[in-house]
Amino acid sequence: MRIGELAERAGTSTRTLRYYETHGLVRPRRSANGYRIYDEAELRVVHEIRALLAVGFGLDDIRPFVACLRAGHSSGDVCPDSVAVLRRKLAEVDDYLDRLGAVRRQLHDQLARAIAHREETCLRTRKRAD
Amino acid sequence: MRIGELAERAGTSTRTLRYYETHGLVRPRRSANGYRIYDEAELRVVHEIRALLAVGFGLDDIRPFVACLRAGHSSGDVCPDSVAVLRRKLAEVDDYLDRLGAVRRQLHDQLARAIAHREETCLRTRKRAD
DNA sequence: CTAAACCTTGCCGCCGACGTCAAGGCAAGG
DNA sequence: CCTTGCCTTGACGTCGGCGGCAAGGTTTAG
Repeated sequence: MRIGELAERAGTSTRTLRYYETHGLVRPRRSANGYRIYDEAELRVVHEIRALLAVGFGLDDIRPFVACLRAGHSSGDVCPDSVAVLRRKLAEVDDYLDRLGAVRRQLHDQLARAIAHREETCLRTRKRAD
Repeated sequence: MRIGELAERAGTSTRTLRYYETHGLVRPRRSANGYRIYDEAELRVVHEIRALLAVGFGLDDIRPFVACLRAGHSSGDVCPDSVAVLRRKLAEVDDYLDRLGAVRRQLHDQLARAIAHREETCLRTRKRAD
């Protein structure tokens, strides 16, 4: 299959597929006229890439998963390198969740204080109006 | 005070202060030779900007807080526009927390399944070795 | 014969908060 | 006078995952 068909079947663009190729994630062979030719397995690879990107992985992080799929495994997750990346990413997400939780608390408090201050000011204004 | 002193006292760079100025957040007057002159109040403003940036605000979001400070309020948070931004940001953070939580669960499950698969494969390998 | 619909490579644009020169002006001390 | 250390504006680089356009070649349908 050529790039346009793969793009459509994978729900992405030809530009994106070429971009993945420059980053070593997808490897089509070429037909006589220079067109990229992908076999069916690449569809699976592209889906894997997209799924991992959607979860917040970078292209570099995804490489081991693709290699794992290419090595014949039914899932890209099961190879040691993939597991290592999964662990690292989980740790990163946990870190980020902590920091974001702290930010949330700060915003909440800041908002509460601002509103309290506004009500207090409002009360004083009404007292002056009496 | 000139830009170098303000930068040092605010714990940032002159480049940053000029950048804030191009985005309308800081307004120094100029001395005869064209140097930027800041008064003491600007130090407070810069601290406010830095604090909000650290929490994840964009410069556009910060503008109301600076205006609030300039309007003479003791805190940049208490003006209606600031409160509106705080509410919006809190909602954004809550959204992001939800999505990040979902990502965390997915990563966790994916990792668990990958490890389970590896152990299962390992068992089969040992069985073959028996 | 020609238009339409593919494909190719290459390169600039985007977002955001700056960093990092470059090239020059101004002030003060030795 | 010369150096040192401020200051000025201007402009390009960063990071990542592409979008979009240019300028061409190829193939197919009518």
